[in-house]
Amino acid sequence: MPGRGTKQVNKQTLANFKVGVDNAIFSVDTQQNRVLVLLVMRQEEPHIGQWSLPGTLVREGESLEDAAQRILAEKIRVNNLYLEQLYTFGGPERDPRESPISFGVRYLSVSYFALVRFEEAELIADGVSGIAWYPIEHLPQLAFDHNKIVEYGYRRLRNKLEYSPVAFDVLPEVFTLSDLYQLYTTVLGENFSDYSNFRSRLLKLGFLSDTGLKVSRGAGRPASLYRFDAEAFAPLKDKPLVFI
Amino acid sequence: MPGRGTKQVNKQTLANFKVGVDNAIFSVDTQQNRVLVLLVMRQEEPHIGQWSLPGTLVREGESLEDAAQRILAEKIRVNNLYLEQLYTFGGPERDPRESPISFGVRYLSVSYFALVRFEEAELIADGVSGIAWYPIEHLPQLAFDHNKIVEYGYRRLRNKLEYSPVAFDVLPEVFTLSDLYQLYTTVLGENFSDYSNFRSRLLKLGFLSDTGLKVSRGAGRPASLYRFDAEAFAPLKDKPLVFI
DNA sequence: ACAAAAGTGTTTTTTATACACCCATGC
DNA sequence: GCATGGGTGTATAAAAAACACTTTTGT
Repeated sequence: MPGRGTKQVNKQTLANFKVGVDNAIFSVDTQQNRVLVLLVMRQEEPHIGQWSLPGTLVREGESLEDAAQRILAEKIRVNNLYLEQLYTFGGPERDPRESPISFGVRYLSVSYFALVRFEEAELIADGVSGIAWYPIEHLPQLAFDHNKIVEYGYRRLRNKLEYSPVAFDVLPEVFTLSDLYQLYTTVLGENFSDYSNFRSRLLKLGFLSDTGLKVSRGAGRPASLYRFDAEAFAPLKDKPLVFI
Repeated sequence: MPGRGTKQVNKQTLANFKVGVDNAIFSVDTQQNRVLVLLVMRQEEPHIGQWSLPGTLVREGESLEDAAQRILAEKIRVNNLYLEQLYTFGGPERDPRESPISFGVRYLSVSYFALVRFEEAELIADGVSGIAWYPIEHLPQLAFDHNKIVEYGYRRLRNKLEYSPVAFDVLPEVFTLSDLYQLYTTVLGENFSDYSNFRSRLLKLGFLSDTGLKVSRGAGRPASLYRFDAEAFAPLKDKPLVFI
């Protein structure tokens, strides 16, 4: 039974962990057709002065998701929110703080994926730390491996959009069908579907309720404003839906 | 700027983490039409004498996936393997070792999802610790929150099966089309598709190559043996495929 | 009047589903 | 020769994709 007798040694070589939570918070600016990521400027070493994802270390008695909620609430005020765990990044070389001389302390990052409504999201600037939305195509070099986390999150966003109703967590409360279509083209690219087919498919699913209101944006016929009807969607929740 | 002045207090209340990796290792017994999970009997407190997922604490300089590979290799010998990160479970109440008197040490579990070929998988019994395949419908009460992890992993397995070629990591090197069909019905249930439709869909995709060999199993016409052709599949890798 | 944006409908093509039937083997 | 599992083909239904056309507004 090799290994059994070396229990002591094994225990000694265990990595020592600090666990942090980093949020990849996405929103979509339907006006400008851009996918945005929330970044904050680091105020502490390491990587001081570099942009990074909003993150925090987990406190005693706090669940991972609680920590994700907490750091999110510190940076941004929203009414609506989609939040789910993304991935856990824990390679030994991801953080310079884990050096041989610092007793091998390892910083593990459990990342969370969040979606918020751009229009209603209110950034909390405390005057000291920088905070800003960045378009996904023009991200700066981020601290740690946060560029990788964003990339991973963006992939998740594209996938989610195809088979789950996350779009309605990103759009304003009421929206036009072209808003919805714009959102899909912005995230998924131009060629995912014809507008009129997209339109009829979505309407046929039956969880978009016409508010009766119309909105006129420049020239052209005014568009009907729709609202996502969560109750009408509920029975479809576990069905393999296609939104594309 | 509330919070900034209380930095000391915050640091004091940070949770202290030990990070473990737990593997949900699945295989499918095509003979008996059963989905199996690998369990090991715990030799240490807490939960000594209870079945659990094979797990380990992460060592210095070791990545999470390395740890997953290591514990897997300690329990089972395989040629082929599919492995991916599943989820990170880190609620404060998941492990009795995190009690107030033990300085709030928290055991966080990064779980990995693995698929192996049942026929070629050789369990490593060290004579002391119990190790066994359990059918997923008859799992015992597992240690910690491992039942939840298995449930989560099983959901992943069902999803993966529908849109990725993981089945070929579970089947033997060569297999008949009914083996493949059996595997799908075993995991996904009886009514997912007609055999003949399943058959033609899979063959039309073009990555199953007929070995020319036949195998006869009792009465009935002998079945052709196929092999998964990874090269023929490669160009389809990023396409949204449907295997169901 | 006409361009622009919204919305409707029809045709064509592709894919899914159901199921009927032939084939090769063991007993 | 007939039951058993393997394998092929066809007819029908449904869904996806393409695109032509109408409606309502601003200018």
